Amino acid sequence: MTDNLSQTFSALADPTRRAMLARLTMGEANVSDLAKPFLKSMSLPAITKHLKVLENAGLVTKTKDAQWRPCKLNATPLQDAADWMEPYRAFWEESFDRLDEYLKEVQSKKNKKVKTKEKKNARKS
Amino acid sequence: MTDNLSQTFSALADPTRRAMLARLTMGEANVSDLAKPFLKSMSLPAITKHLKVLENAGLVTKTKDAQWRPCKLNATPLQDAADWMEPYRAFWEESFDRLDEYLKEVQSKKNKKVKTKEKKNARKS
DNA sequence: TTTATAATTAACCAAAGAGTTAATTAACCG
DNA sequence: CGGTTAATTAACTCTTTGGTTAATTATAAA
Repeated sequence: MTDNLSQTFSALADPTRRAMLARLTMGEANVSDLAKPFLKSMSLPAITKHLKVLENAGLVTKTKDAQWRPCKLNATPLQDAADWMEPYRAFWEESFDRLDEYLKEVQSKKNKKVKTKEKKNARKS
Repeated sequence: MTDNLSQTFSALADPTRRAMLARLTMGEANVSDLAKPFLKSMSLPAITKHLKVLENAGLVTKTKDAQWRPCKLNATPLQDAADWMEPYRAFWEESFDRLDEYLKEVQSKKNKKVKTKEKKNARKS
């Protein structure tokens, strides 16, 4: 798992870490700021570790201000991840198209049935 | 790690598995086809396990044809991953812009220096 | 100079991940 | 039937991951 891309994906494979990144899109934050939403469910050292994973992946840079450690988002590794995914877009869009076609198809069948029902009802009344 | 997105990112966090997905963009392949490029460096059961990870993440669907197991790419989980990343695009593009600006800046300084040197050389000769 | 706050480090544990070899299943083919 | 091919399962090992509590460092503030 030594390569950068693997490290990036691995860092993203945890909801706590993704939430921390999301928080950092709103601006710099100290460790305790980042920890706050999670302190009910996990300890501060756990957060420190998650942060370390993000730092090692190059997704977060930590600086120093007195006893605080302001953290900043660095999204550049995500670009490589997005670039890797890009060629697959054609595949997921293709399957969306097929779903779309299918939905249109069943929709048109439904319409035909409705029309048939209308005829029946017309006969009934 | 129970959520889908985590499972997807986790599945992508391995170069062998990413290579297997890449191979599947070229069309269906049996387990041994997928294994071939790796058999020098790992065993077949290892491949079976990697494939299982991809299946569990919904990225590959395996069918049955006699003793073969044709595998097919299913890229739809990648869409969720790409959707998650999308809001971060602004951030990595922004840092690219800053790099771009910086490069233009040093480039223009370099030009000035070159011009200065030319003047010096002119004086010299 | 003590005390409080912010954060990290150390030491430990349990579960998951990534690999191995050996055995097993399942289908085909002569 | 007996052998071969394709793939999986079992059982095991080793490392990594994600968490804990307790101790420690470093700075600010009273």
